[in-house]
Amino acid sequence: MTSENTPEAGPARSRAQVVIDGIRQMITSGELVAGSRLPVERELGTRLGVSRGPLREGVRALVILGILETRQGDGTYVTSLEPGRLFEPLGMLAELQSPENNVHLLGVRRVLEPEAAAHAALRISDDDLAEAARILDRGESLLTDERIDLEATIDVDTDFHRLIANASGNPAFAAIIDALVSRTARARLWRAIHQHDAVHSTQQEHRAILTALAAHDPDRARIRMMVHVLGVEEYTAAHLDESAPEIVDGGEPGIAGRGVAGGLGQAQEA
Amino acid sequence: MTSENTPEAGPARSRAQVVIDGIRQMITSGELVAGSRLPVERELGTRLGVSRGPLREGVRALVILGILETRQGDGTYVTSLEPGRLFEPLGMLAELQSPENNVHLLGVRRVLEPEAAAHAALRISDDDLAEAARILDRGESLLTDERIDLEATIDVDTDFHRLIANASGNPAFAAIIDALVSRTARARLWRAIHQHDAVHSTQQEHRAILTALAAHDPDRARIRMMVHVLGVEEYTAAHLDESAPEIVDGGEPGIAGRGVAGGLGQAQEA
DNA sequence: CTCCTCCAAAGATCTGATGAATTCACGGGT
DNA sequence: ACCCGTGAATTCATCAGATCTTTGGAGGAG
Repeated sequence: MTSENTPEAGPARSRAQVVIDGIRQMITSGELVAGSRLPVERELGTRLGVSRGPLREGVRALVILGILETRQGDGTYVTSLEPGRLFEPLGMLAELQSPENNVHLLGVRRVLEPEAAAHAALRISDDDLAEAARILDRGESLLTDERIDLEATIDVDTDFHRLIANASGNPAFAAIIDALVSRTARARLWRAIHQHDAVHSTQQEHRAILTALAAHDPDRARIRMMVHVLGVEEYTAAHLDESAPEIVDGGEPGIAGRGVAGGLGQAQEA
Repeated sequence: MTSENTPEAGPARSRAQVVIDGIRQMITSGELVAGSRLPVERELGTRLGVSRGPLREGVRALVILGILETRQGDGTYVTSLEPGRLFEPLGMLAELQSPENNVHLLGVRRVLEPEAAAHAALRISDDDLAEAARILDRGESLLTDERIDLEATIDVDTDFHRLIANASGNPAFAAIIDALVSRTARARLWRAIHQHDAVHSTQQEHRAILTALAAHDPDRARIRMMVHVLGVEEYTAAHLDESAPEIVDGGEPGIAGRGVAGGLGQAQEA
């Protein structure tokens, strides 16, 4: 059904869309592989039957999507097509989501991040563990200040989560989590503003996650991460209620968690 | 007013990128909301300091991303910005993934789909249950034929998974799963080709999932879906080894450093 | 009041020209 | 023989003007 092949479909598709479909087909057909160089603008436009204007529009769109890469004075090339590259625009898309959908994005995080942590526990390197420890040390040094640097705190949190996502060994995991983490950066910022203690408890949750990772214990890492993300999710949902009275849905909290008992200690939120 | 305020950054950002950032900022700042109409091309170009060429390139890119929508003779508008709309290009991105990354995408499915099934079990409507049953009936009618219609079988599978994803009530879940399902359509096609029995077993797994959904039992739905996706994953991984022995890529298999702003030495794996 | 026709507005496309950045070869110097 | 600076050629980036197509609404005919 997704295969829309109407040879004589005329004005329905814009010329730029023709360009996008054409280049995409060149890639899927194997004519263009990762790193291949595309024909010059003039020639490519002639081949696809479009002028340089729409051609450039289509190429530009593919550049934004991370599929193509143009280098002035050199040419246009196909990117590595790696997940980390292709899912990059997903961050911008998540950024534009309306606040009501934030709970939905957090729902995805709540599922993906614990699994990423479990994977990371099995395969994380000593270097990454040391790096994670450094990140958390940086975060704790911020707590000593009387006036907490929110920007730096968010950076610490983002770096920590990204490190774990990358250590999971699944680029798709890492890319999606990466996009969602940057989206919720603002939510966590509010959390820090409204509730200073949250900074400390978050730091403790991070420490617990790191401990589980260092022990290479996937179950513990999963649970720790689960509790951590759940805390963020609940906080966001709660504060969304008071800032936006017209809540659409409010996710059902009735889902039990993956066969593991949730009653682990350290859940000190609210 | 002038968004061009990086005197020393210079040509790092193309004019089209300026347009994209400018429009995105208009949306995040609240100047443009869902359904808003953008200024006309000339005016918008003047405001952003770019000509109509790059302006159209940037607008086109945002159209592809599902953020804007242009109607000839009318104007350019901001879309609804719903997750289902914004994550639409994700399908095309997943489609371009190299086969080696297929296992990674399936890893995401293995995590997301069981959770989506659990959610769906709690909130699926009777109409959707009936629709799901109709889909599976359609699939079983295909099995009676001596010559199995692979195309129709794939459609059945796709429709079934999409229905469950949508019934989960989480648009983000549905959008991501939707993209991944369409990607793996080909893998399932091969499965059907190489192993005819897989069609029957898949159908049986689908039935088991539907039964759990009808019982509104999230745990059973989760487990049934988990087994189902795991089967696809294992099959794909096994056949990937024998169909593509040589890895295309020449670069490091590790995750390359992503463009994180803070230059705090990320994990460098050699 | 309804329907049809016509026109202005706005995006879509084409064409030509100019600027900017990169690459590569050439030639001179060491 | 090797290294390095310089310039032309190539290619993308941008700008500007003109024309076509589609849309939506105004205004008149029935």
